[in-house]
Amino acid sequence: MKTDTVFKRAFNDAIDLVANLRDGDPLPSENTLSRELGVSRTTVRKILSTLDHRGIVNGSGRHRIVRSARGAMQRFPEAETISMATQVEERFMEWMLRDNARPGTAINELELARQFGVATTGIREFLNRFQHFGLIERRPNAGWVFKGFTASFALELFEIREMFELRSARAFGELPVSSPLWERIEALHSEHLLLLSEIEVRYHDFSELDSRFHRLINSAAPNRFINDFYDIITLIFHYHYQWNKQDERHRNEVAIREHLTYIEALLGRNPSMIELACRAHLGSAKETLIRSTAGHDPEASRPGGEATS
Amino acid sequence: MKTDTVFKRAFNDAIDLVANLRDGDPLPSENTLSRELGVSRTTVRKILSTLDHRGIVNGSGRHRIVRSARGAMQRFPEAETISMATQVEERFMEWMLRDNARPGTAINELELARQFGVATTGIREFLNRFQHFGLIERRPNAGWVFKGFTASFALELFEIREMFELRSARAFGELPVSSPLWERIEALHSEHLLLLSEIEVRYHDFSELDSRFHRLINSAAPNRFINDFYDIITLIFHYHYQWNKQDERHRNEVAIREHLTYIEALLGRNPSMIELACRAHLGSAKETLIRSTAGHDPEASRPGGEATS
DNA sequence: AAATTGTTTTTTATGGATTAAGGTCAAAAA
DNA sequence: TTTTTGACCTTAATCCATAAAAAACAATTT
Repeated sequence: MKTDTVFKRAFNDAIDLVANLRDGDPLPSENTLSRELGVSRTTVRKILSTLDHRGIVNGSGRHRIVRSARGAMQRFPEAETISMATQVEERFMEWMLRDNARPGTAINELELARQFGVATTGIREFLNRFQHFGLIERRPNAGWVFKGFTASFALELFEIREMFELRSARAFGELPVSSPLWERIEALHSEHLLLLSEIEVRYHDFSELDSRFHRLINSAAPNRFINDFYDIITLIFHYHYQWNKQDERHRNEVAIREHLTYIEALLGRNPSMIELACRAHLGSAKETLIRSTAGHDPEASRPGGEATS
Repeated sequence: MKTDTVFKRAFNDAIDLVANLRDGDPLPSENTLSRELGVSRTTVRKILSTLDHRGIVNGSGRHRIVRSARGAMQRFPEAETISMATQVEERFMEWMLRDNARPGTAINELELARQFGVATTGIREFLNRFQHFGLIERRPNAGWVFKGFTASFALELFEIREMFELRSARAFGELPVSSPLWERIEALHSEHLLLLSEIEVRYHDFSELDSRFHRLINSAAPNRFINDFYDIITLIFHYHYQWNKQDERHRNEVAIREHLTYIEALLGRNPSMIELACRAHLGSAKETLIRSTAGHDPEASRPGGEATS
């Protein structure tokens, strides 16, 4: 059966929305709610009916108002708002990056399904989509193999990333002055400065800023394959840094400074400066990732294979 | 239920194998057959048992021989040897490239499933894998949209292809003389010459040669993401040219000559020659693809948008 | 007329069952 | 001892069913 995570998430959002209304206020129309909550009217109606049952709103049809004696406004637990597909993704990434999944490990659909508490269909669907991230391989009629989150994965990933980013950065530098992207990158520049000034407390926010920055650069000359590739990077970094917190503050501070140099190079429209700043930034991002694969990668842990700093 | 296409294909292969034996000859061992037919021993045993029932082999266990009065040796029809997944792929590509599927068309899992005579699961699985080919887009909870086999698809595809191929070609040119790839490319050179001399009758064989050639180049500096991307190209070209035969002989002849120049540049280890030949070849391949998208792409068919030759 | 709600129809997300194919282990033969 | 076969166990490919969510259509209300 389909899960009702869409409803539950939207219901929680609706609770927040109602919380901002005063007693007796009329509710927005179903269409408006549909738009604001990002779900279909069908789901909105289910939410309204639930709000009614729970004594949060009164009336029906066009005459729905926030009840004066509102009920408890109990939200659904976060866990119930996560779709099966997302859960599978999270659990799989955890298994892969956090547990020490060794290169060559066979991936068993049935076992994962049991372990994750979902049907095999869900696992298959995930694996099929995940296949092109370069970390697993299908053996027809015989399951999947985990290729390993290894140094060579990081190297190959960054080789492509560098090619793509250099190309986009160059294109960015050649944008006409009239392009709206210039404003947007200046705004990002300020955001970087702001974050840097509050780095001690807000260093977690860098990850999201990083993603926005690189996507902005890519948008200078859109290419669906590059965007698609950037999804891989985003996913890997998202999960990877979620579980790899050592030195996070320092790492992010360095990256912010690199971004600033990079942004300034872009604003200066100087091709060779752009290339330099871009390479420098990607180079250190690569270093970080490679270092972190060491724990996973038997090859990389030979003596002398890893720098200490 | 799982289809038995693996068995049927392997059975047909086994028939060919037995056809080469004389009456009374002993059959190879199960393990040998398993290796030669590319299936598990379980499937081999099913084949042997079927051969037995059909009166093609005699005896059991270790004492199986080809029967002197062999039965009819009837093969399974080709169609029954194609797995569901492959069928879905073929039918979908046909729908997309041959029928005039318009950009923006909604893709309906249920309808495709009915149309192709498979369960929706099969469609979903295909769409999930196919997603990263850049031709369809998922709308969560609301199906898929066909983005169109358009000129911009071709342009974006070739932008990446060029980046990747130039990089691999450069790497190829820098390979040490001791590399075994030099022999292989010389062999390919001869194959090209041979095909060119028989072009009138064998021009269909170019497609496969083309794929092998470009994969060889990529293998100079392997990168999983590049290989993965090349799968897209292979698939697109495979199906595209399967249904777009106009001018095929001439097109292929031109491409072979371009390949020859390209190969000679590689053999000459001259970076600028390599780059030149590579660009020239990809440029004309791009032209061909773009021209052929015109029929699909409403944008591209404006007057003046298309050259006549 | 345009927006809103009520009703019905489609379609996707997910679980579950079934059979083909793969894999394992030990007995038998070479 | 290594192959080969026999018997059995697991797993992947595939179909099907059902509830949630979306979409389409009709009936109201402003």
